[in-house]
Amino acid sequence: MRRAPLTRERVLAAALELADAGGLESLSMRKVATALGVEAMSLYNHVANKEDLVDGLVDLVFAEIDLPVPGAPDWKGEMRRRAVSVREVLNRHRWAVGLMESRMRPGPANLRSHNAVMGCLREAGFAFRAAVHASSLLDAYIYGFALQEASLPFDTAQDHAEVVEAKQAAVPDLTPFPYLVEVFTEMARAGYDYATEFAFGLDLILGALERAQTK
Amino acid sequence: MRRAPLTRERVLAAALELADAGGLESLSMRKVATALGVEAMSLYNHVANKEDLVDGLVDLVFAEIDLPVPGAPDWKGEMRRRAVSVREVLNRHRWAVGLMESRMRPGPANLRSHNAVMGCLREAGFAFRAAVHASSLLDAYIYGFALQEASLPFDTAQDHAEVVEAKQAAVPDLTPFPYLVEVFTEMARAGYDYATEFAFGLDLILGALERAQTK
DNA sequence: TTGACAACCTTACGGCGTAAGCGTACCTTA
DNA sequence: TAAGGTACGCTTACGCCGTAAGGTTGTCAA
Repeated sequence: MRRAPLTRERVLAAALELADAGGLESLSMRKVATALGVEAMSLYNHVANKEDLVDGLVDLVFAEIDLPVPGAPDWKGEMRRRAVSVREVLNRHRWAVGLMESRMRPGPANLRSHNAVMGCLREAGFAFRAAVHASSLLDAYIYGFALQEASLPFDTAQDHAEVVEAKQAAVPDLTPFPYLVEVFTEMARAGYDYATEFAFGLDLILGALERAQTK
Repeated sequence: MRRAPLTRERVLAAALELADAGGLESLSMRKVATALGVEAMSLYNHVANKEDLVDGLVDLVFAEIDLPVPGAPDWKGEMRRRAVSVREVLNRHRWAVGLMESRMRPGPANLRSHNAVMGCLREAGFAFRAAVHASSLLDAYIYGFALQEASLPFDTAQDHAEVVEAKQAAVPDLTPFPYLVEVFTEMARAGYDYATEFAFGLDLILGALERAQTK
């Protein structure tokens, strides 16, 4: 009667679906088991514990990232494409933002990703330390931006104006903060395009890195 | 016999100490209560629930940040000082990194902080949209950098080399990733100075923002 | 003196991760 | 074919968690 035997892959797939739907806090061993028509303790035949399960999830997320190609002629284009991909992936898996760089046991996709980034920069002529600087700076920006995006209330992410208004409504008196008043009114009026905002910062950083390299 | 009456401030102070010591996952209502010589349910006379308590903690963290002064002559200096302060504060309170921008009920220190940043940029001559760009970019970098720092295992943060070696030991075969080999060996050899790394990216961003403004 | 209210308490519920160990179905090897 | 091992799903149980419900006690106003 059991459709398919339980495997690590099936466990991870069910857990990924749960995490995407309700965030990390709604991911429990019991719920994953229920989704698979199985008891919680059965999962432990395929993952060591919850941390191992999360390690597996994070590597699935890494595997979705579009990698830069070391040696490609246009390193800025490669890094931009990869950065945009990371933002997209982390938007699909918001719960993952804080976990990507915290794994003590990096999975294969994780290693492949960091290797490709360093490779692309080194082959583009960056000295070792400069490549470390560049990848650290880029990743900080990308993860920081994704963090801010992921911090919005889960469902209403596309409607920034609503969130702004809700936040404003929770504040008793805004008159001591004139510059914030401007932000609130302007955001509610003209909205806020995350993709454009992300691209602005990304291109500014890539341009500055290029200038710093060829200087 | 009870030394002092329980207050919201005393509850928050005890919770802050617990969170700093053991991270968010070691912060429970029962432990906070025990630390105060009180039962868990007594806390609910002073905080609405755990989320309200965390909201209070985050605002305490915001209050520790050194604010930029709107109208000061050297806006880059102001923003740099504030950025360095944010990094220091988030290093003292690593658990807070992912929570700073996710509060649906921003506290007074939170509002004051964002108001000061926008004010400093607007008074320095940034147009409204440019100021939003700049503060978004800077915060993304700062939080992203803090996130990477906070993601290290809790105690050994000062000894980067150890962490790198432990991570490397958890990987079976590194030969498919030549650029990572370089990173691992070089990091173990020469170490990694987070403060320097942070300053590099920060100055690069501030310089690029200045160029974009006066262009 | 009375009665309201605030602050702290006990008890209890449903959920969590996971340690310990049971039953069974299959595979190997003699 | 029989024996024994192993893999895999199961039940039970423990000590945590947040918090709803409601009891007790001390203080202060009328």
